[in-house]
Order: sequence, then C-alpha cells, then structure tokens
Amino acid sequence: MARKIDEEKLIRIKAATMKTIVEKGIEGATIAMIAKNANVSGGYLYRLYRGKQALIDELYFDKVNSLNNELEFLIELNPTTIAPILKAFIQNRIVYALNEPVASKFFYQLLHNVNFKIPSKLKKKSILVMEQLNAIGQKSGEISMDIEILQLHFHVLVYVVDYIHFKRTNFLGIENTTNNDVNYLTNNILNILKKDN
Amino acid sequence: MARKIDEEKLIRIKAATMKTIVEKGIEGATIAMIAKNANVSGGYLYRLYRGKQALIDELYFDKVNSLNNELEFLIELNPTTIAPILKAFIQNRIVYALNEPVASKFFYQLLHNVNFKIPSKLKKKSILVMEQLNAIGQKSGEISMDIEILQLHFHVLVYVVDYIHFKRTNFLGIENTTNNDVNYLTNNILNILKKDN
DNA sequence: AATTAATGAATGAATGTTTATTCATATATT
DNA sequence: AATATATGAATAAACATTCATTCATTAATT
Repeated sequence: MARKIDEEKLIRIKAATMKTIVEKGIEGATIAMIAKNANVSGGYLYRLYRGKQALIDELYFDKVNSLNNELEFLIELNPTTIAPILKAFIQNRIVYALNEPVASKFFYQLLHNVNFKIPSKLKKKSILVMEQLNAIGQKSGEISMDIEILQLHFHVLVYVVDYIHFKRTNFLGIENTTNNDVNYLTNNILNILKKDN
Repeated sequence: MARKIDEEKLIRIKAATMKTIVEKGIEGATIAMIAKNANVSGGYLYRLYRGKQALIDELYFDKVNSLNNELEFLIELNPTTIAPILKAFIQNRIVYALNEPVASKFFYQLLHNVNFKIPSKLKKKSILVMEQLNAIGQKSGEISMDIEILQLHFHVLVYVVDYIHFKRTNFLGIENTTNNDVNYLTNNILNILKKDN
C-alpha cells in the first residue's frame, strides 16, 4: 500500500486559499502563493482540485450551501414568527465574522464577483428556503403581502453580509460588529418587510 | 504640426474598458480584449494611461467623484429635510442603471473589489457630504441621534447600489428596476435612519 | 523477522500559454 | 518637412498546469 493522504494538507490548502484571496483579491491570488501559504507543493493542488477555479468554487459553494442549511434548520424548529429566525441567523453571521474573519471576508468577495455564479441547484434551494420564510411571515403578519422573494432574499442575505463587511472595513478605520448590531439589523429588516408600499 | 488626438478613441477606450470588465470581470478583462473592443491598437492605451490599473482606477474614481458632487449639489439646494435629497439621488441611480447598464454594472463591481480602494481625498469628501446630510436630518428629526456616519453612508450608497444591481441580475432572471423602487428604497432608508435603537 | 515488490502520495522543475508593457515604424496633419 | 499620433509585432515576466520522479507505507514472499 501507499502512504495515507495527509488530511492536514487539505485543511491547510483551504485555509491558505481563503487567506491569500482575502489579502490579494481573487485577481491577485496565484496558485504559487496559495501553495506557499499552505506549505504544500504547487502541483499537489491539482491532485485535489481540477484547477484554480474549481478550488475556489468548492469553498464558495460549500459556504452558500451551509447558509441555506442553517436557515432551513432554523425554519424547521417550527417557529410561528420570522423574528427569531432572522435574529438567530444574523447573530450567527456576526459571530462568524468575528471568529472567522478570513472565511467571512472570502465569502463576501465571492458573493460580489461575476466570475463565481452559484450553480442552479444551490439557487433553487435558496429560493425554496426564502419561500418557507415568506410563508411564516405572511401568516404571522410580519411580511407585507407585496414583498417579493427577491426582496426577502436580498435583505436576509446580501444586506446582512454587506453591512457586517462594510462596518469592519470601514472608511474611518476598522470597527468590528458588536451584538448591538444584531438588534439593529434584525429591526431594520423586520421594518422593511413589514412596510406596505 | 502633427495630427490631432482622435477624441473618439478615448471615448471608445473608456466604453470598451467598462464593457469588457462587465462581461469578463476585472480578472478576465485583458488589455488586448479592451483594445479590440475599442477598435484601437493595444499599445495606444499606454499613451493615454500608465497601465491597466490606472485606466480602471480613473474610470472608477471619476464615478465616485461624480456621486459625491451629485449629493453635494442636492444638499446645496438647501432643503430642510433629507427626504427629497434621498429620493432624487435614488431616482438618479435607477435612471442611470436603466440608461447606462454597462457603466453602472462596472461601478458595482469595483465598489466591491478589494484591489480598488478609493484614495483618501475622495473618502474625505464622501464623509463630508454625509456629515452635511446628517446635519439636515438631525435638525428635521428624520435621523435618529444614535445613527453614525458609517450607517448613513452604507445605506445611502452601498444599499441602494446593491439593491439595484441585485434586482437586475436576479436569481429568477433579469428584472429591471422601476420607478416603484424609488419609493421603496427611499422609504426603507428613511425608516432605518429614523429608528431609535 | 527480514526483504522485496507494489502502490499511491507528494514534489518541484519544466512547459506552454497568457499577459501587460515597450518600441521601432508607419501614418496623418499642419 | 516636421512632428505628434497611432500601430501592432516583439518582449519579458507571470502564470496555471503537467509530469517525470521521489518518497513513504503496506502487502506479499521468503
């Protein structure tokens, strides 16, 4: 038999990919840099991934997927209102941003990059989750009848991620999100969804 | 004397740069592609700009600058409330997105790219404008006392630009912004700024 | 138990492509 | 004729990807 795969290496490669992209941007991150940061030979990356794009894709899709699953989990607790779902989800995003700054900055960058479109399977899942959320909110009266899935999706996901990112890579200097922001964001979104327009 | 510079060429280069970046991303856009789209020789770009980064930088900074000037102009009309300023600004963003889809998509991409940080001179101007807006809103009671410049800036600029972009590059297919969105966005922002938290 | 064969992990130099940038040259204008 | 515009082939650096090779581990054989 041959020697075993060093699982540590895969972990190092994933971490190095995110770190390098956060520091240099998707443009600026090269395979050589990533390999060096991972303390792994350049060629070895191609044993685990088909190429640079596939490597980054997988990390991004995994994160999108886990966000969907997280929302689905919160919904399956069968709450009668969306407020606790929103609050828990936003809380988790803020904790994630504080505990995993590299991973969350990496996700932010990809969310806004035209070269990394998520596959339709993930899109469908995401729409499904938003429809479930909408159903709860419609019943409880928290979501106005004329709110569209698009608006729900935008505010729950993009608005939250962007605000957290914007706050920490601030004009005026670094300012981290705090737990105050959980209520701030939750209330803002609930307000927006409630409004008759 | 020598022949005159063909002003048309500069215009074509600017348009081609934005078009190429919108289609291929900042990563994927090469000088060769830009030159080809502009119907100009590759080398000629270097007569007008120091390089690729400088070319993109200038287009981006010009846009940031014009947004600042636009807000300043609206403020200098001396309104007693921020509502008309916000409404006009958002209206203009939507009209711009409809009339200049390429330019507005280009701006969106750069707004979220870590490799294109705006220079501090432009930052200062932007903060100044937001402070003026805040002063009006504080006096009129439209902006809660505990709102920070950061929050104002985020919602007036990033939130609006992102929502418009998100709506048109929609999950469910292309869906353009309409004039309904002017009121929708204006009300959302006014609500967020008003809220005591 | 000692030795050898077999296998897949891991390397990193080599490869070929792509890229931004330069420059010798041609062209147009006055 | 003089001079600046404009070209696009040439250049060199950077890059992703490949591949021949080495290395570690285990199974089989004695």
